[in-house]
Amino acid sequence: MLFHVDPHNGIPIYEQIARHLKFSIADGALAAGEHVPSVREMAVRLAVNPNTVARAYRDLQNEGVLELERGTGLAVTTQAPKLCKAARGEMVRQRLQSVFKEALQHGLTEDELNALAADALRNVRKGKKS
Amino acid sequence: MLFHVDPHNGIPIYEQIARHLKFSIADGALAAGEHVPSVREMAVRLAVNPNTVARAYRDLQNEGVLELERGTGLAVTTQAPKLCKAARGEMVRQRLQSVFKEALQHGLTEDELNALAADALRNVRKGKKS
Amino acid sequence: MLFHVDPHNGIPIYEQIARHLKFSIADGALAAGEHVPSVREMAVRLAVNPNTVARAYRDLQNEGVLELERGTGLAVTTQAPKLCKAARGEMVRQRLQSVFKEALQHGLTEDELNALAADALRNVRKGKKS
Amino acid sequence: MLFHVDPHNGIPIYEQIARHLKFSIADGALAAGEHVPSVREMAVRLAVNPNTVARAYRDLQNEGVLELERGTGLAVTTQAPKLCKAARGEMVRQRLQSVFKEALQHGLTEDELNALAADALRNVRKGKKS
DNA sequence: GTGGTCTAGACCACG
DNA sequence: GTGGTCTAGACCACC
Repeated sequence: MLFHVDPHNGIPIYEQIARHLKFSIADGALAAGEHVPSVREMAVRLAVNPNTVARAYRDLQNEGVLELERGTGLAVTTQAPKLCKAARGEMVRQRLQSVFKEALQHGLTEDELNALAADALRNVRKGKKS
Repeated sequence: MLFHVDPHNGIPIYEQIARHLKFSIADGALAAGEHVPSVREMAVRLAVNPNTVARAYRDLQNEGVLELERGTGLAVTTQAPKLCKAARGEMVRQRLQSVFKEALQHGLTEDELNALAADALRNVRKGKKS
Repeated sequence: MLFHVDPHNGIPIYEQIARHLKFSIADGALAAGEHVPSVREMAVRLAVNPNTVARAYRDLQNEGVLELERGTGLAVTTQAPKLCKAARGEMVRQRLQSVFKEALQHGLTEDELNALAADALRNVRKGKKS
Repeated sequence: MLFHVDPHNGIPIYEQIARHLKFSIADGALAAGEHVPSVREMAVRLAVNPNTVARAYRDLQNEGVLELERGTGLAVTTQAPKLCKAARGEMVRQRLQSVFKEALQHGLTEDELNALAADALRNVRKGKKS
């Protein structure tokens, strides 16, 4: 459950939090019925404002991933694992499609694209800045 | 030179325009010395606010891709083709790295990532929504 | 005395409990002098936090519906039946007024409202979800 | 488009705003394609904090009722009228069902319920407090 | 000008 | 203790 938010990568912090939780649920690190850390605790962990965490949690409630148990906290819903597994692939595929679409529409060949992807992957493995 | 902006893909419209022009220059569709369409004409073509086009052109001037020819309009600089060819790969690689980074940091394997990429590529070829 | 609380209908659980007891006293199911179940027992029955039951009982004491008999538990007061009969209509009327007010203030006609009420009543008779 | 929020009626202000807009769209007072008042203007009109209005507008975006036109404001979507007409009846019916259910489950007869409803309606017409 | 994000902090409802 | 609501105000992105 440990991770960090990057305030400078363009994706809003609350969305980074929501995406991270969805990934965690998708791979079983967070099971149905479990509680997520309290708003206040998560805010301390990530060194962000509690309202920012609350926004992420609220969005996840709207998506049916989390459920309020009044007075005790927020729990992962029973349907969440299914939802998140579906969402995980979708989130990544969607971003990839957007990049591929731009590249191909602007005349790059698939070979060039593959080469770039290989480069990018190598850079990520080496820990380069995104 | 025909293309459309997608107001819903997260990338600011002015940046989509600038990126498109750089791609066009990189593959020679727009040669050094040629003029780009006027702000007004481009705005009409893309059904976009003229200020948005102006913003894209201004950014391109700052990058040395376009230069003002007083009275006649904006022209592609002589150095632009070289700049844009270099930028083209970089623009795509950067977006790819960002996606890969998120995916790998959240526990997807490279195999899963490859599968998703293949999916995404297939979807783009078939013309699916990005 | 059997009933269930609905954690998702907007009314706080402690208030659902208090309302239920008042209804029970109003129609004689619970007579003056009788004891209500202990906080613990009621909490088990309803699968609810004991503090929540305690809160309901406390509110009812403040309203003069229950009184503490030291050592033996909480009993229905002699005045409770009268109080609760009066309150019963009031509780329902108040909620109805709130709904009607919103509807009429937002342009629904009384005819439309009547139709919706008839619909709602039919649904309740058929046991639909509230 | 004029209305007032009541900070003391239990319904959150942002929800009162959202509900009001849905009612307005449902009865055609606000047509598809029209812009809603800006966050700041609405905040002044209702004498509430801009963030509160923004929250209502954001919820309506999530429901597909409003749509962001970047830089120019928020517009009513084309599907909104249909959505809101459906929602209008649903919002009222749902509240009514909840009241009826409670009343009937606790032993009130339909005749008593009808009498209470008539009373409530009379009170609302006379402008009594809800 | 528009909305969006984030921070900060008060207050309340609930258990 | 939990989350929710609301206010206040700074800063940014976009048009």
